[in-house]
Amino acid sequence: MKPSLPQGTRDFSHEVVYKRQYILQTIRQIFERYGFQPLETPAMENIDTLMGKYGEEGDKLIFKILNNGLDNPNKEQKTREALEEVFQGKWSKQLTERALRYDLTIPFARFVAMNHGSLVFPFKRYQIQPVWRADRPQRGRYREFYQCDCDVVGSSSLINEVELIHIYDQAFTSLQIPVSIQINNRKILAGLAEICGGQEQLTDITIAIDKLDKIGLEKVKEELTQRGLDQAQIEVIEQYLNIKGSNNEQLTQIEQLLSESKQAMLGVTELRYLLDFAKDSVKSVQLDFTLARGLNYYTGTIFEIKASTVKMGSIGGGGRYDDLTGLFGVKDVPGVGISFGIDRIYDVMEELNLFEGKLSQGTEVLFFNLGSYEIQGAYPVIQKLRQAGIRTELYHEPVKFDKQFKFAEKKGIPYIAIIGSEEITDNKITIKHLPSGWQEQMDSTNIDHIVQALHTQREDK
RNA sequence: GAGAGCAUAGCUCAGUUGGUUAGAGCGUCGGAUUGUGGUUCCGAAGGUCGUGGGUUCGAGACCCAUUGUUCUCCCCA
Repeated sequence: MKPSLPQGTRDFSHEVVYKRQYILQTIRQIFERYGFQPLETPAMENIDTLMGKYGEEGDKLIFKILNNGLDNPNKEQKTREALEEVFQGKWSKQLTERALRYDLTIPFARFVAMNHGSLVFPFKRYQIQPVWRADRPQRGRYREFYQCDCDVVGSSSLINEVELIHIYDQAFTSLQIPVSIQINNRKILAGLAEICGGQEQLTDITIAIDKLDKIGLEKVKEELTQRGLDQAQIEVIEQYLNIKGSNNEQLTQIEQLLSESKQAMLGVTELRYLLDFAKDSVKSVQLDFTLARGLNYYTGTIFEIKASTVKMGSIGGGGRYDDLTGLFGVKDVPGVGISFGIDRIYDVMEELNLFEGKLSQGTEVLFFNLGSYEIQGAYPVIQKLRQAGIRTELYHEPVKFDKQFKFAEKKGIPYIAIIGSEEITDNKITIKHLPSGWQEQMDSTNIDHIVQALHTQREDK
């Protein structure tokens, strides 16, 4: 058979894995520095846990796992009936009881709901795992991709938002990606909706204005009309969208425009607190009232990260949610969280050439294989180098030097080592640096000296 | 869910209005070269032209279907 991958999935070669690990390790370290602890949840969840949490579209994009034993003749009648239900648009547990996780937030909420009795609140967890979506793959979109989340639950304090802003800032500073951290508050959007026809318009309004930078003001107004808003309401929204200036200027303007809404004013107060707190330490925080974010469970602060110098969708996002675990019967567990879009961060860094010199490398030294007697002499040296932390490989069979050199060249191994019969008698080792041509015979018992030679910077020829 | 493009050697791609035996570069393998590679030179292997039908004296090329893949919209990370 011809081997192939399922649509929208990828193999990662060693170069890519090194780079991805570099990103993940950088972020993980920062999470831990702020007191977040890791959590892992299963790839699959009970289907009830996931269904209905991501909207109608989301349900369609969940990968469902077929039950085993459907071919059992004793259950044939039931199975056929269940299949009929599928044509009615319903998924029966008779056919599927499990599904692949669609994001990390709902499984986390499930975990908190199950364990809230034994957790210490506020509970701070980070989670880095793949998720699966039956979406149609396209540029920057896959059916299997990683999410990298950190959330605090059990605290309404805005200091959590402050911490998350600093995590974002440190992560992207550390990765050397220039970004703007865009920030808004759902209460302001809710206030806008309140003034323009009521809460039930909130979703319609947010979906439309979120598209501002993509489709422009005129198209947004068209969409608002289509969604049933009248002229006066659209006018207010237009004023809202036209707010510009520094963070402080924008806050002043929004206060005037939405002064009627208590909710909006609360949002302004929260934003002012955050911006004030961050204004000296984090330069890249940018107020953006058009930021809406799709997920409906957000209730307060919302974040989104955009790379400033690369054209790419958002590379991170998050926000506050007041009642996530309510879905699982546990009330009053407010939370706030952020997420890093690893796959897109990778693309941005690749484009900006930010990986150079930062990666854990492959093999540092290749021992030539000159025959079984010579290998036995060389092997103790190989093991000592490995104990000393040198990434060391031995060529797998005694073939002519030409081949062994070319192997080292192709794998990008900088040093080769030769221990032949002469060297064995004299306790010597010949080390050669391929890029420069530097070569020296040294004492094979003096491991420190060898390690030192391997760590010396050398100019290429 | 809606729409568009692409599919020829391991990879990147040529292939004329339909015309003999389908090509190139890179890579792979062997040799020049049995303890010092990279360059160079010589040689070789490698193809159901995605699959199935159709039109034609003749199809890699045209038509239909199908599968895969890429991209756009919707939505999202």
